Amino acid sequence: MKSQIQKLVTQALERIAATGIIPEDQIPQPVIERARDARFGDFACNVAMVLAKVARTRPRDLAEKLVAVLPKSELVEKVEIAGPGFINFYLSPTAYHSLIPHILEQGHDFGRSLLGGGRRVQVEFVSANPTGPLHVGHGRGAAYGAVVADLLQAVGFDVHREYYVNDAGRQMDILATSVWLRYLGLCDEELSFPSNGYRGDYVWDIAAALHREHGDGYRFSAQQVFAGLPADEPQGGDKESHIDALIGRARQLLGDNRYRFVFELALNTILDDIREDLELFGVHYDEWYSERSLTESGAVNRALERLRSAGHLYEKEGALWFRSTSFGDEKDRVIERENGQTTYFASDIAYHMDKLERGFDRVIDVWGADHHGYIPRVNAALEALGADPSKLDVLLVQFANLYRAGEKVQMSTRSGSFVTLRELRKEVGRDAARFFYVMRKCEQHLDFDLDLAKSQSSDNPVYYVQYAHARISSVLRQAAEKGLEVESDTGVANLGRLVENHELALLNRLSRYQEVVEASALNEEPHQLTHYLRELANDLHTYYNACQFLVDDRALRDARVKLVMAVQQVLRNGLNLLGVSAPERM
RNA sequence: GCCCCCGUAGCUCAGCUGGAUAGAGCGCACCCCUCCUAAGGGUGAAGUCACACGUUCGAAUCGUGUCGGGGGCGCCA
Repeated sequence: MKSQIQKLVTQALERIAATGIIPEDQIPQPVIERARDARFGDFACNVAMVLAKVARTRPRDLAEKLVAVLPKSELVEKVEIAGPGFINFYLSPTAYHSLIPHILEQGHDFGRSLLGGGRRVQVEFVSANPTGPLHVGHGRGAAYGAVVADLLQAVGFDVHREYYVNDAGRQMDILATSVWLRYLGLCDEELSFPSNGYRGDYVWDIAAALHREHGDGYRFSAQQVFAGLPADEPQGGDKESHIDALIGRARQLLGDNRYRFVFELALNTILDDIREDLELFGVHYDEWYSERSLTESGAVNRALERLRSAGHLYEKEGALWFRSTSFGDEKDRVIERENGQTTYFASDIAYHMDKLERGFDRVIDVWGADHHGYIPRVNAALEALGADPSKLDVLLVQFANLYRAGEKVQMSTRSGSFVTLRELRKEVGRDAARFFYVMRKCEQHLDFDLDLAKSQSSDNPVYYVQYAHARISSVLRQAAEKGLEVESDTGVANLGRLVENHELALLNRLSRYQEVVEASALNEEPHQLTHYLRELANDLHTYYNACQFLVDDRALRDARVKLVMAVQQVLRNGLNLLGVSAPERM
């Protein structure tokens, strides 16, 4: 609709330009906006105000000239000039009525478009270390990333969803060692657990699996394990060197094969758990990309070589540094540690290089807000490698706080007593969790009210929207029970009967759906869609209360049924994009 | 010290990338079931858009500064 209005205005502008009032080479793309208020019609155009200066006339005078040459259209009922020089368009009821058959024909595809032109976009999200189960913070990134990906796909981008698996590096070694120490505990060895180790229950579970499978085959005495190690922090030592030494000891005592086994067991157990968790959350990936594969394929070395030959690396204090300050970072970064191990950053350089080499037109990373300091160095690396950093878009997701009975739920990773995504899903259900997570824009702190998410009342936006959908199903069931035929075309033929304010409000709302999906997608703002659905549900409930749908007047009844069927289709499409179910009954 | 995010109704937040009298939900105060789900609907009160300058026809929106809140700044990932 918007584009059709835009066409009319452009034609008018061309006609005006032909008379020399405005220069022909300065015809702008007129901006058509939704009227903020129904009294200003349906659409408004401010082009007269924008061009007043160039045309050297007052905005209102220019507006009048434009309106005088505006082509006639069936869509437009009347045009008015208002305020400082707005041109307001009032659409004819027909323009709206024709929307209903359009929605019903398009069905699931209504709202989708080809805006993206098939350009390839990668969305990488969650990518939590496989060192423990996903918690509620990851949940927000999961819901947000999944919806952004689905929205982009809906508007015509070719979307690739990816999870970057940090299956290499020191944190994984700490996990493997933690599992092994718990295993020793199960073997009745008395030992003090390192302060830097992973202490969640899941570590015990993996240890138990190891014990079931191998009995005492991996057992060493606590004495052997701890002999000669630097002290842990509580004993006045350094926790980092303590844990590093413990890792070394585990490798040495177990030998390569057995160490590898523990490592893989821990990794695979947790990764399987994460996969299942996300699957049950309705979050699907096209690819799980292994960090380790970057090292194994030589991609990390290749990236480092490229940086080295371009002269961006130097050695200092035994470590290898990347001169990221040359590209706007605030300090240089270590790429290879003194002990010869490459850092996470080194892998990340190779990874992002690889992303761009895979030919994506655009790469989106969804990160937790705590990683924001990381952006300049990744951009620096891309630039140093001669890649285009503008292709990379990092979306930072702020943390979510849970509230129960008005109290903030305390979460602590260190004690291992955090709330997992799985627990959240069990408590409030997948639908509510998915919806609540994306109700706020990502850079906004999210207060997640558990009680509200669980409540079955109109206060709960998810239920409110789902209920609108179910309510329409209920009406259709009623119609069937009464033996009323609603699938025929009489409804479409009689759409002119829809003249009530509530009906016009609904039609107007429906006409905005596509614009909302596009804006949500292009701005990466799923919350726009949640707000829209709530408003649409509200319009429906209001209408339901004010008007009986299944009236005796056949023509009117059929028209109303068609209208609510269209509403139901849009509710379903919107919920589907959010990963929320659209129930037939509640 | 430097960097990022936020500041709009009592509370939680929108405000469509600069438009017309700043909007929702909750909460509060009233009201509404002979009716397809009251798991609902309606009416009302409620605002110095943190503050100050600037940009222009026009600023909650853009810029600069100040104040306030949150988060981040490792040879961790």
